[in-house]
Amino acid sequence: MVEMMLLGFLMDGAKTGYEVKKYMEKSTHYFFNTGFSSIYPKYKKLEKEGRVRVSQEIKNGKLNKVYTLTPAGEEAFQEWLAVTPEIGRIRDEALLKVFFFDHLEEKKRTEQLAAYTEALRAHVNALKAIRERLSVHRIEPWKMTTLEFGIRYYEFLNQCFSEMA
Amino acid sequence: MVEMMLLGFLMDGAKTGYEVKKYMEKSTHYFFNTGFSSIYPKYKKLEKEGRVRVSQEIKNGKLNKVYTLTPAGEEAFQEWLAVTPEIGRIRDEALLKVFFFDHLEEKKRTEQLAAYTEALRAHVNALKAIRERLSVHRIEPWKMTTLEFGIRYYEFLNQCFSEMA
DNA sequence: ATGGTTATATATCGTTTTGATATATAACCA
DNA sequence: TGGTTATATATCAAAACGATATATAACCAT
Repeated sequence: MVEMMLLGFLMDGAKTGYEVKKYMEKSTHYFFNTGFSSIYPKYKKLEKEGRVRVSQEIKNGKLNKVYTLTPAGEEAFQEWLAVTPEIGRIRDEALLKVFFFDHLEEKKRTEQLAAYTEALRAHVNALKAIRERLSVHRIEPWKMTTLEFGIRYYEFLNQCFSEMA
Repeated sequence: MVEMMLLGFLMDGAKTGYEVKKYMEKSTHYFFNTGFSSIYPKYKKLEKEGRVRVSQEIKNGKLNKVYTLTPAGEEAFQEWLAVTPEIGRIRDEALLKVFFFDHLEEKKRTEQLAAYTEALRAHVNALKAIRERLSVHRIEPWKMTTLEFGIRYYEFLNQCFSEMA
């Protein structure tokens, strides 16, 4: 899945691994993220499979590796994109702790829920700040949709965990 | 984190690896799950660390490995449980596809969203059926809370993705 | 101008997690 | 008696993640 994401990031032009990471950091990082330890080996693998072309180019003042999508790569990406996704597992540590809350004394439970919901509130505000910054630039509509979703999502978590207290 | 879950499952009594898996399957599987490939090696590791005691006992008619929580193991679990969790990443493939939806033709987008929300609807119904079954037995309150959360969560997803169409 | 910090860039290592698969016995049913 | 399902343990390879090393360029302050 990380592979498909890495192909997708090349859809609007060739990039260095570092640029991909930077782009990820300010767009998908709150719902999907990957480190350099995946990026470079994955692009190497994708090159071997003919889905990406690597060229040494002078970009940003230095001679760097620039990754370009090949027609085969674009096809693979489009194919993945068109398939209806499976329903994913929630996989949230906070919820796992709630599952075991019968083993935690009430005072600590209340404290933890208070601290957690407060962190969620701050997180929502951070995402809203990003939205304000982006609303100035014209951003691709569906990319904005994921940001809106992120805000609603963490607001939803905040509400649910608040109600548990 | 899987480790702490495996300790937690022993809090209400000793179990075989298989029993832990079965328990997980009908309680946490929709928000947290692990395979045998994690369970057995992890318990082996936890035994080496003195957090779990392994004994060969006749359970369910056969001589099986039964895992028991040691005082050190319970302490480690309690310590983990008391720490306020970090906010987790959403990490949802469906949302990643939405992020790239500008590259997918409208017809396919609409079809995909329809198919996905329909799957979510079915998923919610499955969870509601589990809730009905469980409401007969008296289940620990916080375990029920996670199930209620699951239902609300997938209903929320359904609503969000429906509105995208 | 030289020293320190930040940004750019690539790479590797070890650990964790996941998915698939192999194996064997006991229990149940036809 | 044979076939299927449930119980049970184990291993392997692949995927993903976290931490960390390294080096140059750019920027800023003294």
